[in-house]
Amino acid sequence: MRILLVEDEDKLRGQLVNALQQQHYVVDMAKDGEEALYLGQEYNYDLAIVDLGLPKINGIDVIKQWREENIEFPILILTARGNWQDKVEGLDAGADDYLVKPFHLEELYARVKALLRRATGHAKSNLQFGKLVLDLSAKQALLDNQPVELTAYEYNTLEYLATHQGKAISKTELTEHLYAQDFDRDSNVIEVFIGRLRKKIDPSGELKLISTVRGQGYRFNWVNDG
Amino acid sequence: MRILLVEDEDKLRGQLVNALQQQHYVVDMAKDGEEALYLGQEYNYDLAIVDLGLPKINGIDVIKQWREENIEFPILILTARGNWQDKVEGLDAGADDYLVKPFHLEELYARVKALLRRATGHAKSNLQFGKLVLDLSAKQALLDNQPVELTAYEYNTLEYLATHQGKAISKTELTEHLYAQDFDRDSNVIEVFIGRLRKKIDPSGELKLISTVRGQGYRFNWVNDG
DNA sequence: AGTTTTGTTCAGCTTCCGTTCAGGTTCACG
DNA sequence: CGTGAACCTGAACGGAAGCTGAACAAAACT
Repeated sequence: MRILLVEDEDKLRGQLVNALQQQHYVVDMAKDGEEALYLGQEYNYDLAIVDLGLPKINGIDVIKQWREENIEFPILILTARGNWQDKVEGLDAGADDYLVKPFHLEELYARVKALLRRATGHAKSNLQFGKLVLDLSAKQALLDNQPVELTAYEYNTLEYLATHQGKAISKTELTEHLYAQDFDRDSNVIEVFIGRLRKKIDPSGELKLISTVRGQGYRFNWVNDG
Repeated sequence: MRILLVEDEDKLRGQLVNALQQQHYVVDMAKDGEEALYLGQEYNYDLAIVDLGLPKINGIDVIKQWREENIEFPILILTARGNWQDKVEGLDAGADDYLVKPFHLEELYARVKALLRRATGHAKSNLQFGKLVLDLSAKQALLDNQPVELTAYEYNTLEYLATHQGKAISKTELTEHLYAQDFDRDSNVIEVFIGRLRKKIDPSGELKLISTVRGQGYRFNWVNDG
């Protein structure tokens, strides 16, 4: 899951980036409205968190602009305690939810999760694939009800594939969602992760949950029983 | 455990804060309804103690407002002796218990404990994890029926983890529940507490009650036998 | 005052995981 | 078949996250 964070205060921005990364989100950041506008146009984020008081271009205007261009990701706005009326304007402009500063990190996590869930259309936070269960809220995989020890990147890779089941996902798309900004890497990280994942979530090799589509990427296979 | 105390009389408020802190609770305070409303909306308290006679916004209205917004923490209301009918209104508005002023501190402690216990879903005040028993009301841990000498912070850390067993708790979440105000983010206090805790509650290292989840925090492990 | 207990910081150590690399395997073409 | 590209995999490295003993600071107690 990739998040764009737009916040001009250096200290707060740093804290939020840390916090979000700790929750295993991939975070890009922008310091002013101009940068935010551009990044939002160029990259396909899963969520944007926007502080309304911004230099150069106002947060409200950034949001309006995005929405005019049919950029769809959910937007969570941050407002200072005093000017709460901003939030109304923000919601009108096309934001999806708001948070008044200062806030507890848990509160932020909750809203972020809710928005992402709503957007990806998974009402419940558990995905079941036979023996394998993905607990999206605990960020944990279970095999035969036993927790599988996945590292952060392994889990994220699995989650992305599983939430796009049936579709072939290119290695480029995977890297873009796993890493922030610059990834001009010719490396085989993804192949390694997939290899380790396969071993861990299907040791006997019977399920074949992740299949290789040569030249195109990987696909998570599961037949949805209606 | 973090408590919001709403009381407009300076003297009483000071006394109560002291008393509660002495019981190792983390206490935030509000002097009027407006502040109370805001704090309750923004922070995730474990309990609120609300005096009904408040400036700016009446205590009853604060409670109603919170409950409308699905803010769930238990609420204990304080009423003056004369107007006991307030208490009915308060309970209707969504409070969980009441106390008539003046009261003995012991009585307050008892209600607070009871409400916190009820809220965390532990019918009885003892949690048993094999050899280790947590006595929530005595705020004490027992190992093989022998009391374990835990300091206040050690105990609180343990209690928070144990009452959220199975879930990974980040260091940030822990600090937020252990400390009232802003905290220094780059410090390893939590790691130290965890280290000391592990030594004390599981000297032989066989139980592995507290496991670390790299990048996510710590998790208290216990298999609930139905 | 002094003493003890508790909380916090620091530095060095250990463990783990993301990354790389090298060599092997499979597959799609001819 | 043969060849090259795409993919797999085991091993190793290095840096970051976490652990820990000890020193220091602050509080609580006498």
